[in-house]
Amino acid sequence: MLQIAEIRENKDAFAIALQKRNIDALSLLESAIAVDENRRNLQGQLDEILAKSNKLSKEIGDLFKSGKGAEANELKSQTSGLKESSKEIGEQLNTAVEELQNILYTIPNIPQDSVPAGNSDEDNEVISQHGEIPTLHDGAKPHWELVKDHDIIDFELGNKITGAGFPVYKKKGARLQRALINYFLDKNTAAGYEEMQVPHLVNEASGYGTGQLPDKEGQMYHVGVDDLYLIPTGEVPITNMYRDRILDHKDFPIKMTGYTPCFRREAGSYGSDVRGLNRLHQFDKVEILRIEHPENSDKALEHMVSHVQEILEELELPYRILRLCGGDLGFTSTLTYDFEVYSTAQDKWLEVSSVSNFKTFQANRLKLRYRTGEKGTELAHTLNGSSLALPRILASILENFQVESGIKIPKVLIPYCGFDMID
RNA sequence: GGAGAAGUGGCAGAGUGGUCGAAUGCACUGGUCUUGAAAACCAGCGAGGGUCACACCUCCGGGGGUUCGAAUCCCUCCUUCUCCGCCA
Repeated sequence: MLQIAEIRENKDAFAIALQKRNIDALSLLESAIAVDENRRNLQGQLDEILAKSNKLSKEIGDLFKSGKGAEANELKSQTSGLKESSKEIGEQLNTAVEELQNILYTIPNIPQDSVPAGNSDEDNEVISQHGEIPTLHDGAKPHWELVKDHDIIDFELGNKITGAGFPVYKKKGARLQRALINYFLDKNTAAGYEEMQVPHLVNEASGYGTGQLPDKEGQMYHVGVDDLYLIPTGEVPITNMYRDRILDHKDFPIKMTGYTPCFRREAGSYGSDVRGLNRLHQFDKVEILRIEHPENSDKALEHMVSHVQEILEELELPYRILRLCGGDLGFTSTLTYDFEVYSTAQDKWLEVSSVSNFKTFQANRLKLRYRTGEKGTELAHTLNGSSLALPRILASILENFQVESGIKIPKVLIPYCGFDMID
């Protein structure tokens, strides 16, 4: 959520920057400012009334104490009018506050200067490409056939137990998945991220804190009886650990990592995009997350990018890095780098990681601040990224490492797997 | 799930209707002293709104109510603790 004070000062610049998202936000920004002006006006009126009635109350108390009951009762009669108008204006104020909140909820974060304009993923900017795309033998298969041949992932069984999008990982498939999780966590820990195990269900306040609510509630599974949401990403519980916190500037940087399953309803897509492991309702992900001093967040984002890069290098997967264009940029992000791994058998790039700097957008909702050197507090910056998402990594390992006799295991994973071949 | 108790500033902990945004201690920040540190002493030290700056307003788990006036009384929800039950 943007801060109204910032909007007031940067209205035009914000509107221009938001054009990169293909939205004309000027009128929204202006109405936010107008509502806020009304809000401040009402607040001023209310404060004045409350000040008066506070003063009267004090006088009444003093009069009672000195035994002047009659005079006190006389003053009492004066308070009833104040009470009424404070109630009335208080209600108007609440309405204005709510109205402002609702407007602010609809305004996405301001893209950074480096974010290219664009409408869709086709306008994302390819920054670099790495690794070699392997030449596969004749008869190479997409992963959904490979997993069947080797009986390592069973989609039908998942259908039976739960429904589409909830696969069962079997035998070496399960082991490979666990190996990847452990490998990712070890890499992240070695890079200074502290490992956390967090709840997989969150309450409403947490959903608001990281921005899934109020807009995207349809994308989360909701447990009605207890009013809890299954997490769509580990970002939600991990970031919300710091909701309502005031940090010391010495606390920076805060670096955390965690493995969680992720649950997404993701209705409305079809075709090869959702084939096999490409899109699931439940999948596993290891997340990295940082809370930074505003001065450091740009640098921190670059560090995260090179960290993810290092992992993909070690996995020997061909990948490329994209800078998302305004049209593809997530609602809460100012700048996002996507990592895509090439799936040779599907002949397409698969997104496996997304690394973002949210600046103060989440912190504002979270009330995550730090004490500045002088008096006062400022909002911290939050960042996060996948390091990494499992299913598509798994898919691309299966596809890119397939040979006629089976599927090889990337060297770095062999100690974690305990085998070097799926055959 | 049943019975009881409690939720106050970073922490501990006073405060049961007015002068309380809140004693005191610890922690923290600045200063004096010291070769330096510790100790001691002095001062400062919650957050939000508002203002050029003050003033002023709000916040004592959340929400609502009683009252001229609520941290203090009432209702409700949440959380924690103790005991009992159930249980991986």
